[in-house]
Amino acid sequence: MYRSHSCGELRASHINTDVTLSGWVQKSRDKGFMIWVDLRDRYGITQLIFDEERTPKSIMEQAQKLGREFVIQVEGTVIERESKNKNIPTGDIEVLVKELTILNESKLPPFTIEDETDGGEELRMKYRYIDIRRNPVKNNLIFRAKVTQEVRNFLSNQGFIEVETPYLIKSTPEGARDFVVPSRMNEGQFYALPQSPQTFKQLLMVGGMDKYFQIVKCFRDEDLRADRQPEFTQIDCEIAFVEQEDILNVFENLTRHLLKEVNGVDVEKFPRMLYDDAMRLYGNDKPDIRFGMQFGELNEVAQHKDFGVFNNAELVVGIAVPEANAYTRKEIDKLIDWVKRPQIGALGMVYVRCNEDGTYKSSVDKFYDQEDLAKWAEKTGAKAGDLICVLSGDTNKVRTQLSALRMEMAERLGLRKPNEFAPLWVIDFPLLELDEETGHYHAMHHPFTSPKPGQIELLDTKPGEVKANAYDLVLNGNEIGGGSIRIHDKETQAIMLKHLGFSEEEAKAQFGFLMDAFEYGAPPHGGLAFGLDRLVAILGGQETIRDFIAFPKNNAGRDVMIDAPAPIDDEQLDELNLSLKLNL
RNA sequence: GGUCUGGUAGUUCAGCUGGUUAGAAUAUCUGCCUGUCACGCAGGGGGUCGCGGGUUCGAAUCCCGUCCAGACCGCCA
Repeated sequence: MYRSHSCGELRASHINTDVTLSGWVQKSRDKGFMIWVDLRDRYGITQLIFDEERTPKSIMEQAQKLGREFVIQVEGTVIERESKNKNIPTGDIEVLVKELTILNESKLPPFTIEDETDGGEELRMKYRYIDIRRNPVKNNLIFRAKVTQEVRNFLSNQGFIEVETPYLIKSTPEGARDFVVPSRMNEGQFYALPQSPQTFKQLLMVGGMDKYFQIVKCFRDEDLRADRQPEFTQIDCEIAFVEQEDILNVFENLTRHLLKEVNGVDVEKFPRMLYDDAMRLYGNDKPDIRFGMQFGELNEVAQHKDFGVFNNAELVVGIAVPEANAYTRKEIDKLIDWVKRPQIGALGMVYVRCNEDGTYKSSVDKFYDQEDLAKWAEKTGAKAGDLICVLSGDTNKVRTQLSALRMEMAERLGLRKPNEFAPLWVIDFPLLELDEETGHYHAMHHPFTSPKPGQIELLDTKPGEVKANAYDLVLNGNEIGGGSIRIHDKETQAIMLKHLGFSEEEAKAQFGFLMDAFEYGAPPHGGLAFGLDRLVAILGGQETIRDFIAFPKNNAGRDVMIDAPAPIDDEQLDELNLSLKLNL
């Protein structure tokens, strides 16, 4: 038996009992006459004591040689500490060691195993197995397990069946780049790893599994971000015989369940916002509504006044930044530089100081009088002490820019509180989105999303205006889930694919299996998928999903621990009938 | 594909308007220490200043290239 107790559970009530503990040496404090060793495992830290009066000399000598992260086993007696440590749960006791076994030695770890480690990101990733011993990482993984457990509890109780779908599937031209896997038995052919189990879950609906879910890995070969990994986990769900309202209710309840069970937070009914309103009021389809700063459109009150920049703009729009009138001229200039950075791309920024005495001072006083500026304040909801920031230009661009400014200011003002949760449904997304480079429309959600009833005829005339039965669940400015009511008849699916630029042959080759299935009694259905990594991170009050993934990839999609990806042998290439065409 | 930031001791960083022997903290090692728990005290070891080239009497410092890491834009149905 390696252990009778964990390192986190011994209390004063255990005094005088004999115990066996195993764990890692966190730290050893050698006073000569006495050695204390902090023994650590997943559950906590227990102090071991060796002293020259009570401990045999041979064990004392062995204890002196213990290094950090040695794995040891001890047998001893729980005794009361002479000086207690109120900072840890086991601080009333210590274990007087009678037997010491070194189970495994350890090289000196490259960074400290502390909550605030001295290790940098790259080093921690390279030695992730050591990093996982640290509380912050360990607790994040435990937290993630708690979330997935609660997801399974909730959905199972609601009658959902967890079904696994294949990872080796077929590449499709829509959407993100696929990761591909060569097939040895089918020369020159490739599987693709799923970007999502979308078509399979729809086929499960045709198969009568009317409530399905799966916690499933998905793969997208696109560039990474702090909140984006090439392989990530979705809570993928689908239900048959539902309308949008049913879906929103089920998954609102799931989200509420998680907030309650995991965070202990009660949330009212989630507000719903039209996509068009989200864009108009927040410049963003995933607005953070924990704070205000709604957009005020100023075309009416700011145009036709001799200020050419605004007169020529498609949209003039501003936000009132609370209490930012305190900014100095220099700080405002820095803010203007900030919006002019290439990442934001604004050409400039007009500002209005809202003074405490009710007067206004703007960077465009030459063109606007106090009465004009008062109208700006009204449109943006500015109060005395606020700073109105105004951008202008092409509607889509300027909304994106002002949205970035809004988020930045909220961040600076501390308005994005991690322990505050503001979920939101964004509904009625457009069905199609114009690709400005190619001039073609592509599916905003995916090609299986159904248009709003009665709008299918619009596809021919005004494709950009067709609304979809599609919805996103937004939490604190992050898209944590999205879904739609699907197309479930062959004709509509064919029309949709035609509008996405598929020829009849291409549509049959790519999605024939799905449209065939629709001819054999496909029920109306719809669903939603949560991004689990992101959901867990946000529930955990953080934005970097890497900290909630046991073995994440770096910025360049590399696993620096196992050093993947890596070249393969010529033999392997031969077996696959592949040859590399590299410009080395 | 692009923009920005960084790379100096095991680690985290300072030094960077060129100029003695490249520092601090921490980790580590040795000794001391009769209740430590961020133990304390004294001492020691530890450096290809990412790599390559250039400018210069002289480069961690300036210039060019390159590699690596991080953040962001594009991209991510």
